[in-house]
Amino acid sequence: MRTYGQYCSIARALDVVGDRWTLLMVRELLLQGPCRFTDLKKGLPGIAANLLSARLRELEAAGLITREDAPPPVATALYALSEDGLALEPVLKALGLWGLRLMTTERPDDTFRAQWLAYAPAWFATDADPGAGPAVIQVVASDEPAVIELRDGGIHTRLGRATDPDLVLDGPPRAVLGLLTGVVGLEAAVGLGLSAHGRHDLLTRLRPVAQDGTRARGG
Amino acid sequence: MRTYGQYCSIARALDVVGDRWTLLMVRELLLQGPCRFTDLKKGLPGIAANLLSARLRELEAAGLITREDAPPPVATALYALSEDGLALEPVLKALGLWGLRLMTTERPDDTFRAQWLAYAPAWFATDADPGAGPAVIQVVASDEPAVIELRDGGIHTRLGRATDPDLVLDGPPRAVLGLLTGVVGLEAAVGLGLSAHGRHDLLTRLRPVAQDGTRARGG
DNA sequence: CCGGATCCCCAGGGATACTG
DNA sequence: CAGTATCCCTGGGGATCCGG
Repeated sequence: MRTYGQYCSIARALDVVGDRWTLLMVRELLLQGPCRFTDLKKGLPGIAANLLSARLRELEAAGLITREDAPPPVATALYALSEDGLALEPVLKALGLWGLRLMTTERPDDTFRAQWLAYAPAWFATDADPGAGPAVIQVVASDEPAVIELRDGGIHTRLGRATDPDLVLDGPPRAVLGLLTGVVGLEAAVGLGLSAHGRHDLLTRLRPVAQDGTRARGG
Repeated sequence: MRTYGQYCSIARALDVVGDRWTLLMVRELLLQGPCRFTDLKKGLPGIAANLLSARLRELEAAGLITREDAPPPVATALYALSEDGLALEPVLKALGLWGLRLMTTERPDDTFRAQWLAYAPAWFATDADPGAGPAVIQVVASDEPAVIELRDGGIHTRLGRATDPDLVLDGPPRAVLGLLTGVVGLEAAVGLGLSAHGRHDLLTRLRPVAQDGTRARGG
């Protein structure tokens, strides 16, 4: 383990999670829960198998993840975050919030997974009208479906399809994400290729969290 | 610039700040304010000059830092954080808070700078008795002096020496930091080599922020 | 098909020396 | 003081191969 050799909590944190791919591995385990080797590899397009294997051992030795030889239907190893690993969520939240400012530039070759979109409304928005009844938004970006549920004053997301959504958003990731995080309005999102069917008013319930340098949409 | 090639705000953030030394450069600029090349190099023991030079250019191109050819008394270039760079403070706070759990293990060869200690009480503690009068704590760790000021309900720190401190803490960084962040009590800190002169009661005003997996000291 | 291990190659980064 | 230039080495990308 290469170290900065500094008695500073930031440097020591980076000694453990500062290597390439490490924080993205934590991201996948946070978003997907316990994962098989192949699940992780699918969620980390571009990673070399040997690197993933070595990193898993390092992170297990560092106490960030646990490896269990899983129950019969799966019959393979499952990797999960330990308590210390779960405690990295605020780091990923802060990084992801800061990184939103970089999401407007187009990079056509970027890969995309639904779980990368799903965390945005749960982490970076609040329900502006928590007293209103529960509602369900179906999101489809690049054929990857996800569901946003507003209930109990909170915002929850999961992968997959809803049975009877109140609002359906379909379009390229840039349009969907921009709309959900408030960096673009509905008309601009439509201009980016978004289609919205159902209760458009639900969009006003998604109030972006304050962020420096980004104009928040009014609720 | 090596990229992960993922349309995910965390991945895009790491595209910009995920390289080695980058976040520590931001740390120095956050803690020290505008810096000359040499100031940065001193605050980043172990960095190669060519790497620092190249990284400064990259970060300037990315819009994280600005470079000014400074006024006459200095007559050299000054590097400072831009608005986007300052917005990384929550990321460093989250990393530093998580990394506190790694600060109890001893690594004798680690280097140390006072500014790495100074951010801890300001970021990771609150004043448990904001109504009480202002107070000044002089901290000396490994001959590096810093000042902690409690006033207006907040905690502020700066490098250097105070004229008439209410409490003086002197000892190795592990003892001082452990005491200030609440991971060790006063007696344990004394056992680690700390000496405390003055109003010991001021220590109870430093209430550590909640953190998973770390026992907080009662206030 | 899953879960890796092995090998080769290249770029990012470390150490040192040198220059305006 | 503020970098630049050079050399070298290791970490990581890519492909292939192997055991269960």
